[in-house]
Amino acid sequence: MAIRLQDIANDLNLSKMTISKVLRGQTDVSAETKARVLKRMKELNYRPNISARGLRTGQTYSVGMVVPSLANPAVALMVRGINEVFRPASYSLVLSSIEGDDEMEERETELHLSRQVDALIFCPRSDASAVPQALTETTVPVIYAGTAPPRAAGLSVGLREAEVGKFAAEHLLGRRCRRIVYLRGPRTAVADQRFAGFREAHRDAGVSVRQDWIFETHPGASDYRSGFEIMQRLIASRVRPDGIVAYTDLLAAGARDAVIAAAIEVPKQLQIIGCGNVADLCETGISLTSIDLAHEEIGRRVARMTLKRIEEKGETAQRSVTLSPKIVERASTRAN
Amino acid sequence: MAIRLQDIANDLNLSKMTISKVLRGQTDVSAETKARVLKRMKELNYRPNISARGLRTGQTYSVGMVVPSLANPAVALMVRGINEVFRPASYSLVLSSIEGDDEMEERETELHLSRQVDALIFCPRSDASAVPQALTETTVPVIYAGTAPPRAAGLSVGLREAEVGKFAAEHLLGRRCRRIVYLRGPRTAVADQRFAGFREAHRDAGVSVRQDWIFETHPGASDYRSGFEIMQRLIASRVRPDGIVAYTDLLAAGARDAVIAAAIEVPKQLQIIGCGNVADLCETGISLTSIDLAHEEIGRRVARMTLKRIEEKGETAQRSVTLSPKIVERASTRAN
DNA sequence: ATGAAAGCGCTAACAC
DNA sequence: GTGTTAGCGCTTTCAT
Repeated sequence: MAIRLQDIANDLNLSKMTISKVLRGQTDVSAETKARVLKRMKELNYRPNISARGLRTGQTYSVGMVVPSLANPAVALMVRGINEVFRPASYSLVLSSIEGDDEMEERETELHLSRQVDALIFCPRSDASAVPQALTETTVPVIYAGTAPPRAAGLSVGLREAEVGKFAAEHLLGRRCRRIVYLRGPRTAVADQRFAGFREAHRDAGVSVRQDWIFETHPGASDYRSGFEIMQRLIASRVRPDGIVAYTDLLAAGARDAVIAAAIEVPKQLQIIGCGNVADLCETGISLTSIDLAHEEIGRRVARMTLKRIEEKGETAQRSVTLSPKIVERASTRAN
Repeated sequence: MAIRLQDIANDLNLSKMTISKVLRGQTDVSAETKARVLKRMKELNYRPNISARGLRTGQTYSVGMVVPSLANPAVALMVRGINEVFRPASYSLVLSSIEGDDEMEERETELHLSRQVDALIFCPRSDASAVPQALTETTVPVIYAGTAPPRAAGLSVGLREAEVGKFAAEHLLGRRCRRIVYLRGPRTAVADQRFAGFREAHRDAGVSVRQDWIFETHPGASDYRSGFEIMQRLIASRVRPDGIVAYTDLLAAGARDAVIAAAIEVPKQLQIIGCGNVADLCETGISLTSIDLAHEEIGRRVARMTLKRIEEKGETAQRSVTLSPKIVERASTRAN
């Protein structure tokens, strides 16, 4: 078995209490003793048993996180932001990826609670309608990341989704676009909010939105192909938009390639703005202006909120937060 | 605080031993008692404390994993494969993402050991030269995933890297390419092995490799731009290759776009094969034939190996495994 | 079929 | 500055 406090105590003819104190950096130990203990710990390659400590103190210094899919770059960024804050605080993140399996959401949540996590970060799918029941019954702090839960029961850090559509439209309207196609993505709450922002920007600018230039995409289907085909059809029917706002970068890329294939110049005759700011994708071809969804910053905020929440224990004075998206300009829209 | 075994025992006027037996599915409990206990557990929303159990049994049913970066789609796939196997076995994966910080490798590894993981899965960076010291000193089983460690000290599941270059070259050579450009990527051990496979295929086919058609890429630089610029320069100098093998899909995409911009037809006049099989990317434009690096399968194998290794405890009869990559045909190479 | 006692490795609260 | 005692929630072992 592994080395224990007791082993070191025996070696040094001390009580394990003294060793424990050194381990935790208490000050009421003589410098000399401390040095001896530290030295022996190194030699023996001692590693404290966190389960045992957790059992005793009621804290595990681990936080659970449930995400829809690790393959999602947005999630990867959020996780990076969280770790950035947790690491210096010596907290670890225990990740569960749901991979689209609804039922697993419930199971994994319970598993985390069994593991005595100090808090739980929950990242709802964008089409989620309910949260696992276990979340509503636990006394462990729960923080929602990305999207606020339908029934905003707890703390959350989210994005001002409406601004995504708004900023995108404003960007194009400010660059003289007047005939903007909107590839609005799926029928989800998030997409609806972004669309509302898109309309708002038009209203503010006194430009009307054409209902027949709003295109939904279908789950399952490839976004690139969808974007390509929608624009191909549109151009074939002699319609000449001067701007495209897309729900994803992949949609934007597909749309861009169809537009270019029709010998329409980007950004001169038509400007395009995507969403998500996926680096690899945005930098292909005529690089895509896109909207950064602030995932990493959301992660950092979530982490800070989580740590505070753990410290407080009881009621919290904290409030949910929403962040603004940011436009990242590239070649598919004009300099100004 | 949370509900404990003792609380249920008190409620039901039983000893906590009986409750524990029910919890673990022991058979020496009367059906009636069992039903009562189960019912009460549900009502109270009881969740066993895994730390306490782990302390007693020495098993935590959690496995640590250290990866270079979660943003890497290859890693995400491996994790998915691992979870697929772990889930039904009730094991959880505790992930640490290093994000390029060398020193963190050591710290996170130690942290995992402190957490009493039952095993540790280590996924070395492709340019790694050494593994954390903690790994060499521990008695916890360590399994390497993706690339075998430089000093193959333990069990690993890897890819036959040479076959990546070999299959790619064979694919093009079998489709009548005779003048193949190789975008070989960085100067790493993995890239070297793939290149060796590329040469081997040429040797077998009796076709010579042109030294001045081998291009390195530089870390930091965008692969898309690199691929684009290399091919642009090559074509400008009147060179006319009939095939391209690229170290990444992004390189392949850049090369493809440069080739097309020069009015060379893909795949008619020039065929391209990428590597990584990143779905989003391969399906843009003239879709890219690519090499699937079997990450998900590697994950599954790693997971099975890990579980077996945990079971055995002592010496193992298991051996390291390498898997073959697989070509995924798309539009950038000819049907045959 | 049920239960009592002991202890996993650690730390809080106290002596000394 | 150092040590003693007790106990976190669970399971192992052995009685009953």
